[in-house]
Amino acid sequence: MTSYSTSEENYIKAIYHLQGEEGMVTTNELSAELKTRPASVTDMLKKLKAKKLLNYEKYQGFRLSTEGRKVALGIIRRHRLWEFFLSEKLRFSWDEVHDVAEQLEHVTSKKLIDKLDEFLGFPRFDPHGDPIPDQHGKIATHERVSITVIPLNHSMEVCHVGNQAPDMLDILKHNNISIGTRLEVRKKFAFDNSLEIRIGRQQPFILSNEVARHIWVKKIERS
Amino acid sequence: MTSYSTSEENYIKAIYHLQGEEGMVTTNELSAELKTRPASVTDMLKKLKAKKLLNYEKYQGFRLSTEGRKVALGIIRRHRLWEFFLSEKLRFSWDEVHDVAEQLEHVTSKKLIDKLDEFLGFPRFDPHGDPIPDQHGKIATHERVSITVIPLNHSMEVCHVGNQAPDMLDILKHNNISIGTRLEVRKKFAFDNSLEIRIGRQQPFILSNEVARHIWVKKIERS
DNA sequence: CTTTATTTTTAGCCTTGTCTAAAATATTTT
DNA sequence: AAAATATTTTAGACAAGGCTAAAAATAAAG
Ligand SMILES: [Mn+2]
Ligand SMILES: [Mn+2]
Ligand SMILES: [Mn+2]
Ligand SMILES: [Mn+2]
Repeated sequence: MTSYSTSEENYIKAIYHLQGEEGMVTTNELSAELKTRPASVTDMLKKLKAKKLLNYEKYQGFRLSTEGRKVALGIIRRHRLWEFFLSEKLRFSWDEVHDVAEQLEHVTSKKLIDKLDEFLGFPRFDPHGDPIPDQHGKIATHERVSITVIPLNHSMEVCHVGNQAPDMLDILKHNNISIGTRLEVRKKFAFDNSLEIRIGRQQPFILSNEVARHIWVKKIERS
Repeated sequence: MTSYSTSEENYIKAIYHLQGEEGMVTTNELSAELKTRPASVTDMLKKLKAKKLLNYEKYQGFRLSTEGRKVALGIIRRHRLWEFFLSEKLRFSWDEVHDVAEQLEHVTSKKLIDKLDEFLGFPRFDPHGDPIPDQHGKIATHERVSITVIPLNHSMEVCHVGNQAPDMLDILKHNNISIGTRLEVRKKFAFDNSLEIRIGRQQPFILSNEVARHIWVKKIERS
């Protein structure tokens, strides 16, 4: 397959993150994101357009083409798999993984990435809770997930409780959990799949898997 | 610390491998090794000299300085740790690891490499049997000899292959030879210095001197 | 509907790392 | 020792990816 320079990849990834569902990205926005002068951005836009990765008309803004989006998802897949590896296997803390992953994401070997994915057990979310695209660029769009499957030490917001039996609500009340509560999973005990949970700076506590699997959370929307 | 470009690192590593214990490396040798024209090599030699990594005088050949050697060992450490990771954790076969490691070796993060080393259990040899320098650049040496010089009918363990060209690997694969294989030399043919080799109870086979001299073995460690 | 301000593009320059062709130096042969 | 050959360096060019300053296009004010 065709491959792209580190610089091209960084532009593609940044454009992907800036363009939402619709609407155009502007030269200045991208310039700010990449900390590169607007004139340099314009140069690269022309190159990416020539390579058919970008829909771009002078002065009119731009968005990735279908092909460009595909390339972006490949880069994001690599980035997030490496972040997961660093966090889960090398015990990096979740705020240290990003910078190293910025470098590792540019190592291109399909085999490397697919074997890494397998080695890691096909994780669906990176240490920040962002979804990891699969081999085909599919991303888990689950708005909410059970706390039994979220990564460790990442604060998330309770948005759903899948069982409203009185005994269940009793436990939730006792532990100060309600919709909107922000909590993180500190440890998973493989023996009985129980979880150690912490809310803010409070004393951590244990939830059995029976309870935990009914508690669903979503990413905290940051501004 | 100071860091170097991918290109600089590739030059430094190549020079390290070309310069033995003593004697000068020539521009043409390095040019051949890197598949780069001699004129380009001369340019880089000047840059490395300016950065005090190289002892170099026009027309007189060159060797790495003490600092240059230190940098080289760091690159080799990264390369071989990644090769070990690919082989041991991702189940790459030992002839697939090199090309990917060529890319990974240029990712610079001391923490990444030291954590990786720890995760892998501080391995001392890569999948080709080459020693992995430790944090301080120390390399373990095991006593090894080429199979062209070992006594007949003494089983020994393959611990190093001195040539990783694809054609070489093809022959090794065909004959089921890899690092760790135990074999013995049954006969030496004086006419062309070819050897008759036997692995365990398998059918013996012949290796030309061309091939055999790149295969190194050590005593079998028993415990 | 002009004038002004902002955004974007063009034009020209710089650095890194590569190349080819030609000149300089070193080595080998006669 | 001179000539022929091989090696190495210099000179000049180019592509990628960045920059500044100026021009062109668009958007916002008056
Ligand atoms: Mn990240
Ligand atoms: Mn990046
Ligand atoms: Mn290697
Ligand atoms: Mn390399």
